[in-house]
Amino acid sequence: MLSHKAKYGLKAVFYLAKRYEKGPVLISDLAQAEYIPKKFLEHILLELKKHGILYSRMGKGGGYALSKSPDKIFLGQIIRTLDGPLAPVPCVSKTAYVRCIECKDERTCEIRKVMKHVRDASAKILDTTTVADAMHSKMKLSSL
Amino acid sequence: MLSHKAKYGLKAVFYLAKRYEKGPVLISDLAQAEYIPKKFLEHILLELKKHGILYSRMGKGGGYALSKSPDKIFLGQIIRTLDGPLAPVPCVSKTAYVRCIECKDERTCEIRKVMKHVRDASAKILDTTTVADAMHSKMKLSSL
DNA sequence: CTACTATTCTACTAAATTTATAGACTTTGT
DNA sequence: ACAAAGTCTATAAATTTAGTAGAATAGTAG
Repeated sequence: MLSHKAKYGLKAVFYLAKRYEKGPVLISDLAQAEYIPKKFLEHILLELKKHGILYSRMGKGGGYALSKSPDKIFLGQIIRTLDGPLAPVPCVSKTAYVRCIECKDERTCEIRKVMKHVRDASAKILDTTTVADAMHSKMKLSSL
Repeated sequence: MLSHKAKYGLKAVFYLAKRYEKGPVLISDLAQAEYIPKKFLEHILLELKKHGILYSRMGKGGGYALSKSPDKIFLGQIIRTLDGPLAPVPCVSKTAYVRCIECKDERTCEIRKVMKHVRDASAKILDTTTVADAMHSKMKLSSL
């Protein structure tokens, strides 16, 4: 399951995508519009900024905006930033591989084999669908 | 990510599958063999039993065993029993649908649309792959 | 250079969930 | 009756998730 954090983050990005190139949006406005606790949203936006998805400006006239156009931002990137790897088990993650401690032998682990397929299936969708795609309900054929 | 509980549960089921029709296995033996905390494993096995996946007997000569043959047990069933729905968001779960509270309009929610695909892709694998399939690395063509 | 606005950062706190343990109880076989 | 094994209830410990507070920093306009 996605955490609230990731859901909030996705909502925020979609909100900003709708206002792309219309100037920065205030955290307070975003929080109010999407029913997200403001202080919690601060953390989320900051993380997304640090990962290069958002851009921000301080001071008057400041706020948050997308750092690139919605058709350049993949959903997988947003989710990984906020919730960590897509993989169901760490030993099949491509972006954050970690060996499973309990695992005697990775090569013969039944769980690993199946979960690799699950990871690939999810990644195939989330790493080919952009924010723009999702807004217009366009899924890449390859992911269906 | 799968919880430890689900991982332990899967390991236990595979262990029992290897000993299918060779008489019941003691919790202690299973715990030791798979490096699972015994008391925690008790709960897990009990849940799997209550969901009809395992069978058990008390008293001398007792223990746990699969309640049906490994080619009749789907991985999705095990994971759902121990970790809940496969769906990344509750509003796209087929087995445990719950409306998202923060969601203004389900029909236009961008997150929902994409996550539905993700859920379907995972379910396609986990609900067509049996314990026997996983043991022999046989994936259904439909899930690839 | 001052006032104001808005993000950034650090440090918590609270709640929920997950993981794990303890011990009494029940069932079964001999 | 006794020992062996799962069952049940309760709770504790650890971790993660969610949320809050407030000072620090940066930018803008005057």
